[in-house]
Amino acid sequence: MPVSPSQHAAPSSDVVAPAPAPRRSVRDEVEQSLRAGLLSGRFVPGHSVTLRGLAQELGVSPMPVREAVRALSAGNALEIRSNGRIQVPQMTPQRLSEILTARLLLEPELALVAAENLDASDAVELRKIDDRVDESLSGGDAETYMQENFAFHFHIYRAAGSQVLMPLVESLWLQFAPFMRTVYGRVGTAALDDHHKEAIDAVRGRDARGLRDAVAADIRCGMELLDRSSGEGLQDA
Amino acid sequence: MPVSPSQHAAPSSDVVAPAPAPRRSVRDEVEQSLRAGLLSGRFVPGHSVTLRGLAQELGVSPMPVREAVRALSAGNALEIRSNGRIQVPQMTPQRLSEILTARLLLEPELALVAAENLDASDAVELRKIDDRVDESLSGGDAETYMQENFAFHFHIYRAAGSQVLMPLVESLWLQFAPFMRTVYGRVGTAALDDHHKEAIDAVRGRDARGLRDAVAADIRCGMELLDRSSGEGLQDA
DNA sequence: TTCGGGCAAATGTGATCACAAATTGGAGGG
DNA sequence: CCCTCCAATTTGTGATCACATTTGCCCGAA
Repeated sequence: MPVSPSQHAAPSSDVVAPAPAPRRSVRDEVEQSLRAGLLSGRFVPGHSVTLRGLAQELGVSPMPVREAVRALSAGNALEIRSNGRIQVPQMTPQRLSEILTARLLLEPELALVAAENLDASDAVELRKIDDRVDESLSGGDAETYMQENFAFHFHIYRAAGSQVLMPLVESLWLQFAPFMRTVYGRVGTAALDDHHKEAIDAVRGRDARGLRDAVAADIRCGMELLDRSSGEGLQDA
Repeated sequence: MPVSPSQHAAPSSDVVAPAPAPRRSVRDEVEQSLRAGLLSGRFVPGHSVTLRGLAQELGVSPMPVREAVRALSAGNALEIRSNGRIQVPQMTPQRLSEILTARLLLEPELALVAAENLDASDAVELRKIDDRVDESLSGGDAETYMQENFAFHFHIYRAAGSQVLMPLVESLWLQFAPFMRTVYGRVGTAALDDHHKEAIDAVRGRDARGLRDAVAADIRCGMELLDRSSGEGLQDA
């Protein structure tokens, strides 16, 4: 709660810190917070959020939240209805199908490029992430699972060094993640059969094609899971 | 210049109109204006814009401009540098290559889907648009050319009815359009050899594969043009 | 109990203000 | 003639206010 009527929010930590931060604006922090919330599934499709609500929750003024929400909604990660209200977009069978089509077009290709820049040390890192994925899978912790699964895929994709494809793929993840979370809530995380092991092997063996196919298989697997439980979690209303 | 210290901007037209408008906010108008400026090439890569400058130019307060700029920058259509300044992103050979790769992955597929929903009347409409394309091509009017070329492609893509792929493709166009404009300024618009005629024929004959291939060829053609003049217009600084 | 009607609270939107950081411009010294 | 430094201006950022619209809720009539 800001007390001073003027001034720049003046958080307590930023003043004493040696400022190693390259200059984080409040807006960026809010946006990252929202992205994380979307990607981990804390935001349910159809759930409506408010500017002032988010602002109070994050301890900032509505202003940075406005810009962050605007940025997210530009990528269809949030929806601004005709009456102006903000909500996490509902999922429809058609939209889900389109998202998975787009993922299948972009992500395997991105993995193919990334393979050139991945080495054994990345395989080790991926292995560690995948361990946490499996742990949260067996533990039924859907939220952690989604975070680690995201970390796994994007550790690969990031290696491609693409400043164009990467944001597109991120946009897709932001769109389907909230729905994904509700699906896991219904069918449980045990039904998951990702192809992470094959991907790790491909990275270790520097097999670009293999990595691409593993990613494609992983996406197709998620597609089947969603198809199987299609119609249940869709259109919550 | 708004005179009243309060109130909602109060445009002159909206009050007397029978309100057929579904509720256009000032921010959306600003965003559309910026999109149009980007797509038609009025914004040069590297050119820096200011919030207050755009606001004054459009006759609104800096506020709606802020949100519009934020939305565009979320899709890499505008760049917000570390010092906060806003500018049209520079083009690099790598970035250009990535954009064209992404276009080649998405647009032909989008056209393939769209073909199902396109009929003879669309072929007529596309023909009319393509006439204007040719006209502006021979006339050397690069700005009109870019607008009409955009209209041509997106008349096709829109028919796919995809709410997911479409924004991704739009994002790509917003990214390369400003650079494209500078290329045409150098090599002239005469060097263009689009494959619009083949696309129109494919639409008329309801040949989905043919339409997909025509779109792919069109993109590849632009790729070659850009490759040929590569290194000249890049990194203007 | 159910269905309207109307009032109060909440919400997005646009404008304006204050401030810090950065840019710019020119004056002064080498 | 060129470089350096300082001040004035510009610019993005965050906060706050005012307003129109909408949502939510309670009360009263059928």
